[in-house]
Amino acid sequence: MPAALLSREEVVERLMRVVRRHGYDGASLAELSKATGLGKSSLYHHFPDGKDDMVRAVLEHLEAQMRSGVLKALRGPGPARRRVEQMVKALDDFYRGGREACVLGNLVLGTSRSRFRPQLRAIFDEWIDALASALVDAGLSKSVARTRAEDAVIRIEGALILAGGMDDVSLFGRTLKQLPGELLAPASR
Amino acid sequence: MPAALLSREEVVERLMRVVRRHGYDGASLAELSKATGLGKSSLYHHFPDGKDDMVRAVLEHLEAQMRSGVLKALRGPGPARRRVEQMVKALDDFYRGGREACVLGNLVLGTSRSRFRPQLRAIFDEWIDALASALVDAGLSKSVARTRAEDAVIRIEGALILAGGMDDVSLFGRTLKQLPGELLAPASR
DNA sequence: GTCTATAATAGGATAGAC
DNA sequence: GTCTATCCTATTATAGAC
Repeated sequence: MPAALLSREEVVERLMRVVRRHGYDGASLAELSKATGLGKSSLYHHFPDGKDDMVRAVLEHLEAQMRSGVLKALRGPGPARRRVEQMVKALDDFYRGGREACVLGNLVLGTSRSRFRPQLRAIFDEWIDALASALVDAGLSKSVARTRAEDAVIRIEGALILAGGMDDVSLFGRTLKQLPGELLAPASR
Repeated sequence: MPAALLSREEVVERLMRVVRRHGYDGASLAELSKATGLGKSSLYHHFPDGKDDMVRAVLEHLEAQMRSGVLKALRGPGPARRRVEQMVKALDDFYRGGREACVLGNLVLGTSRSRFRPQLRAIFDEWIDALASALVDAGLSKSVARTRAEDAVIRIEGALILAGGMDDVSLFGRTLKQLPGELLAPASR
């Protein structure tokens, strides 16, 4: 196989697919090699530190994808409700209706958490911040908005776990569907 | 090291600690051996099919623990609110306030889901059923109770993920604290 | 920038003594 | 029921040719 078959972006996208399905510990170089079409040595050429480098690239890629999907939706123009609904749509796409597992969840569990915690935290934080900002625009206080935004991420991550464990993607679909209403309900209690 | 240092239950408990920290793929025989104080051969004596057998035993152990903790609380006497609060207490103990990861979540992710899906599904189902029953006792319809019970498990799993990723156990504590009120709120919408 | 080949190590699993 | 020793394979990683 000759030079530069795939762009770096496409290579990283394929690495991500492996990581989200198998997790850090379950993703072997053999599979990463197969998924990218690159031999092990070629992978080490692009990612000298091996799997750790690859996963760091996956997380950068994920962050970029999030910015052009989920976060772009949240930061866009229009009423907050519409922006939240567009986030939901972006999430439904990214997780293929609950059929795909979460890259972040997979890296939080297993043995990999400590290796990537700064990036994991940054990505979660950026997501929560953007969502909270949209909720503030909808008239909620900063503290309520933050709490609800954290709660939304919690639900999404949890729904992916339960949908995977029960083999029932409707749990994810229902969770997404409920999100806008619950996030934007008038503050009370 | 001479005969029968630990009861089988204690051995399985220690295997569980490794699985919940490292996941299926990250739990090596070397660590399982170290954690139990048993040599690899001794582990194979007790668990002839290796790691798969060990994890099956872990799941049986988890189910038994759940029955004597979370589920016993839910099925106990007294008002539904009190039973839900006792479930919350049991969960806070089991997850050490959010410091410990979830065995189930770890087995849903990585490469292990397909191996243990029947047991995973059974455990989630038993938990959701017990919680839904308590909510029906509180006057909610069966369908609302079921949905809210699923939602509670989703939040708990998600809170453990986010607390792990953000290194902030307060996310778990807050989620637990909110649960009784949200589960038992009067049905509307 | 990719490959083949190879090393070095870790992982899963078994045999057989005690 | 546990151990030591061993085996085999998978896994990570590197060297060096093209």
